[in-house]
Amino acid sequence: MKLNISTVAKKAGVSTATVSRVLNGSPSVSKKTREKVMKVIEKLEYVPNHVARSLRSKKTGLIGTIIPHSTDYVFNFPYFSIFLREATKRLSGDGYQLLLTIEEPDENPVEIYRTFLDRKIVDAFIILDLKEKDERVEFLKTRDAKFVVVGRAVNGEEIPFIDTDNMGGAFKAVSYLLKKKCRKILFLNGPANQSVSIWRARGYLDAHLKYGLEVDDSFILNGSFTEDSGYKMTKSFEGEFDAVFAASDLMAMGALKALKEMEKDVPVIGFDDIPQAAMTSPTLTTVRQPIEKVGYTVADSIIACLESEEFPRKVLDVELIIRESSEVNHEDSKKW
Amino acid sequence: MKLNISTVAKKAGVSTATVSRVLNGSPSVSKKTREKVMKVIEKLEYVPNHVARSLRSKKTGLIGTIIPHSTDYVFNFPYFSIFLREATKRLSGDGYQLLLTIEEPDENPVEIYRTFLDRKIVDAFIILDLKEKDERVEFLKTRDAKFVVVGRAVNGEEIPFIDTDNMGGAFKAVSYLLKKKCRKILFLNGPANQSVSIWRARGYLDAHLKYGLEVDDSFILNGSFTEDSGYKMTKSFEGEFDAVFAASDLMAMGALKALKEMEKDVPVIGFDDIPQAAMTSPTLTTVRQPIEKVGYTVADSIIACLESEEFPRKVLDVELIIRESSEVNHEDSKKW
DNA sequence: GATTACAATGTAATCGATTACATTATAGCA
DNA sequence: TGCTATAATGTAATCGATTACATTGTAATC
Repeated sequence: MKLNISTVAKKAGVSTATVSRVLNGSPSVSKKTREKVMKVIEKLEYVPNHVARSLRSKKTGLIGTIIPHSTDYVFNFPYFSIFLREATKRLSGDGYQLLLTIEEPDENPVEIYRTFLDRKIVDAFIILDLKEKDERVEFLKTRDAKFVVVGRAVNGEEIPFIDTDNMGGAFKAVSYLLKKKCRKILFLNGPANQSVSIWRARGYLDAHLKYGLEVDDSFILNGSFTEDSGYKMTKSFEGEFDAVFAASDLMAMGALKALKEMEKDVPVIGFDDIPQAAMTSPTLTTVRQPIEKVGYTVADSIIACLESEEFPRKVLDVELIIRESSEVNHEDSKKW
Repeated sequence: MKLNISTVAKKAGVSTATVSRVLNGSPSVSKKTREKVMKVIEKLEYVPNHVARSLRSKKTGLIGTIIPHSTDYVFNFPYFSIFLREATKRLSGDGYQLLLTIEEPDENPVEIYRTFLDRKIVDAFIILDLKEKDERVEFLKTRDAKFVVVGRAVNGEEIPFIDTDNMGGAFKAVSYLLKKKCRKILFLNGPANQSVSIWRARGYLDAHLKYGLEVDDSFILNGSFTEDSGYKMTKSFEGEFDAVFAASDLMAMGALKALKEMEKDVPVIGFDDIPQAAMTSPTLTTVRQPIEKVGYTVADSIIACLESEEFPRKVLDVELIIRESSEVNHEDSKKW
């Protein structure tokens, strides 16, 4: 009835210690007993109880990832599932599991981190959607918890992070437009308080600086990363512009839709390179983020953090993918 | 340094048993000791170790939800985040947590369920995307595991489930179109092997039956629930049709886009009633699913299942929301 | 005051693994 | 053969809670 390590031990005529050693591949077990024990384990289909192991080892093997519910972003972001897939793959290779949870509505975001820490439910956290001043990070630091942030602090704060080169990406995209003689580039940026938005804005500014150009702040708009937001910001912008740089492909797609309705024909560049970007018409010029690599690297860093006390800090390269949408005029490039 | 139940017990001058009783609200503790112990607990900021509790109680409080990675559906489905939010809210009210994980790529989907069961990581499962013949369900039944399915078996099999009235919804939508004298209704259905698709197809057939009409099977197409799929199926359909019924709002939006390009003007009805449905042009007539209620009810059922051995089986009502897209012709109703 | 009933608390086993330390078996060598 | 070094295994404590059972305290009753 009860199937635990001592059931196996009895059946194999050894002590629980020996069974445990076999399970954990200890070298100090003779080949003969190892085989004898393995046979019993297989016959009984015994699998060690994870909870008991966790209690003893003080490690649950769970990596907490709390999805901020304030933002639709994560779930509407086609990349997120790819990120999760790659992270999951890497983690499970080392016996870890992702514990995904949604922030509780109507509750201070920090509370769920506190709960998970206090009750020792997870070994570490992955922090998504880093804010400019992030109370989750503050909290985890005061508690000496292990975590890796997807994103990069804007104030040079020392936290373990993985990020793509958002600033560099924006720089490349905007430079490309400036080189094409665009001088009034509408920048549809993400939420103002997210670090990713700030890095991209820096890239936007830097590119202008390189060309010795002043930046008119009114060209930088803050919205959410959705198609709808891109559409609305473009449509409602009052003033002339001769190019659009959007902080996500979804936004860029919204901008294209708006431009079409406005019968305006200017270059558009997006960010991400989601699968759809190559399939829209016109196809979308965009800054490709290595999302698989982000997923893998975050998982890898978490493991490194847990098993060898490393302090990961990595910025992954991005690439400007030139397609039709940045080449005026769109009408030429494709039947609409 | 070490902060556990016996630290508290010592500090309060009682036994661990008494502290445990206080923690669990046992009535057999005098008011005086209760207060004394509470004071120490608060002062030390003691929180019971979840893993130790799990070991003793044989319950982890985690509800496993494994997201099938084969399908983009879940993550592109704007409803999913709402479902998760409501389920999370209900579960956490009773001290449970959702353990969301992605199916491992390149692995038999059953394996992750086996792992979670063998290692006793979760107390129960929520099964998404029920298939016509679902090996996950088969497996969990042989293992006597607790689970609730979102969806409804098509063969009358006795499993605990929560579903919306997919058949009724399709019936209402198709009846509405038939009443408008549509006789060649293109049905953009979901994947053929999913139970939800089968139920909706039954509704489509039943509505025709009510009107004494034969059904031409070539009008029922199987695709995925994405906008792209709806677009492509509509565009590539060879033959006449005078209405479109889509199995998701995203598909319906794709169909509208295709129809516009084809300069064809027929009624379109979707399924779900996602937030965008009211904001497209034309606004989308659709079958509203009570997604919040689904989330809440699934969570509720899981808890009932765990705590009182109930066997939940519920079908939630859906409602046909009439907007512009079903009223020919679209052109009249709104500026495109 | 003695007896009884029940309330309050404590003791120690238990959940299922891991592991420091103790013990026994085996091999190597004089 | 006897002794030592080391390999192999066992014993029992431990992780941090819960709880059956034992014990003690208190109040009510005769």
